[in-house]
Amino acid sequence: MTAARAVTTTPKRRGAVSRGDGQPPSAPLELTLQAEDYLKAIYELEREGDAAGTNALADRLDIAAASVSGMLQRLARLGLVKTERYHGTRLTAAGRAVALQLIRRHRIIESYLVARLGFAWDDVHDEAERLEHAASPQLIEAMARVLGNPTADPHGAPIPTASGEIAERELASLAALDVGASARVAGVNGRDPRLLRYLGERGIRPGVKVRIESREPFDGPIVVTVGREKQAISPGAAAHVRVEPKAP
Amino acid sequence: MTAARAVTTTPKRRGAVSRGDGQPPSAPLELTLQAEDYLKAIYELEREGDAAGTNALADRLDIAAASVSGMLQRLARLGLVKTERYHGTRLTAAGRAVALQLIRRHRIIESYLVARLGFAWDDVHDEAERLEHAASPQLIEAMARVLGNPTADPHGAPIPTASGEIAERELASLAALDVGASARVAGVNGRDPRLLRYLGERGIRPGVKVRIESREPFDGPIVVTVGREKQAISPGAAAHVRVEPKAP
DNA sequence: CAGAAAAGTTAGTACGTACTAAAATACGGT
DNA sequence: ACCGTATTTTAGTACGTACTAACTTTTCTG
Ligand SMILES: [Mn+2]
Ligand SMILES: [Mn+2]
Ligand SMILES: [Mn+2]
Ligand SMILES: [Mn+2]
Repeated sequence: MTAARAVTTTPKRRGAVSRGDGQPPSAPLELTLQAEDYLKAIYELEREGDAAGTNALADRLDIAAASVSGMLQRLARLGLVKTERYHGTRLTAAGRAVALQLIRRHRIIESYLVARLGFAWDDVHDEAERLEHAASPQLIEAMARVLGNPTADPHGAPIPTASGEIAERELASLAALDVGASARVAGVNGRDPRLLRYLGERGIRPGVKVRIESREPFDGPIVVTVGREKQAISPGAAAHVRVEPKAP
Repeated sequence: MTAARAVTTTPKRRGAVSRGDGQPPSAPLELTLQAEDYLKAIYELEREGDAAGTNALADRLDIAAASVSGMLQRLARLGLVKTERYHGTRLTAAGRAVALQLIRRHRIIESYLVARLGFAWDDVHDEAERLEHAASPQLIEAMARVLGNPTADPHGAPIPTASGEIAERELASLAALDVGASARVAGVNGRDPRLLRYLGERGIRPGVKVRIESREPFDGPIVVTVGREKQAISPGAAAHVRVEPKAP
């Protein structure tokens, strides 16, 4: 017999970092950094489509598809995910709760770094990507309190509440607006710092008012008025800018 | 052949969390959270004695001695540690540098949590123990800047500089002071939150002036004047209080 | 609808980290 | 010098995570 160990008692979940939650009540549910990131990625892919595909996940996480398959089975075993063999993966309610808490941590951290520690908005994502796994609920709530419980991160993405509610809005893309239309920038999609910096330098940030002046054919530039300046940006870049259409 | 992989090219250091340092220059040296904690523990044990013993390490890290043996071999292979078989382990210069940077991160984080996020001094250690592995140099320096580059953490321990210098002072213990002697509290050793809270509630904190009023025999209580109140504390607790003896 | 391409899974391996059990070494005291 | 205890190391195992290669299933496409 291999010692009465891996029977019922959870053996301390190797590799998982205890964040001081995981109270006795019901399930401790200590997840590794990797598992958490998978769940977040599945959440995002589910939002921008249907069930999350293995390859799409592999792509986003920069991990081989075979490895993703394996992890998905582990997550399924933990009841965090439901995979329809060969047809994609969805979060269970439990998995979604974990993902939303992680997203809350991520976005509050990003907000705090920008508001209190002088970080640029294009420079916070990677830092948050690591800290989100280490920060205790106590720390997160302290940051949120200091910031006055913000509801959106520096990129305009909504911050889930501590109880896991999120105000996801369906927004148009700047690239899809008609010529002549006005809109308010709600946020910028995309985690690429270069894109964020580029847009930021041109004044395209959450809250700013924009107006489409013209659009060139053959995927040509879109000319937008931002503040009192005109900017010509590519449809590719514009596609990442989410806007809230506005009356005249 | 098993594919030309684990030959010379470091294969991305599995399990290590990239903190955005690890520049191309010379060695990337991406360490896991565990390796970092071992190095820190070795540093501390070396300070309070000679070479760090395997059992002492196992004890401090709450890990089986056999596992420690294994990790020490890995750290030795990485050139961070030098083990004299059966006779303890010391840090190499490289290992000490890693340890000091980690300690810097830890102590700046603790300082920041207390100064800016309303944490109690007995409540920051565990948080820092995790964040120290995730925080980038950029974040650490931003925190330090905001605090005005503190030189000691909330427990009075010195903070190494960014270049790895530390001002370790040999201090007396409160338990060792003579009756009638006055001293300034320099810091409190010990990571046990209960001890910290206990001492804090009695006004025993870094910077405070104390005077030994009496000491009972048979390991009896030590009576100390703190501010205008007298406190009777056990020699065990007093042993953790480091003091700087003072003229009259 | 057949065949090819795309998407996904399995098999086999590696590595970091941890554990227990057992063996080796060191050391203090007689 | 010898013995028993304490310390340390080795051996063998487990598990999470990742990889490549090979296979299977699904989905397009002509
Ligand atoms: Mn982000
Ligand atoms: Mn992450
Ligand atoms: Mn500490
Ligand atoms: Mn640590």
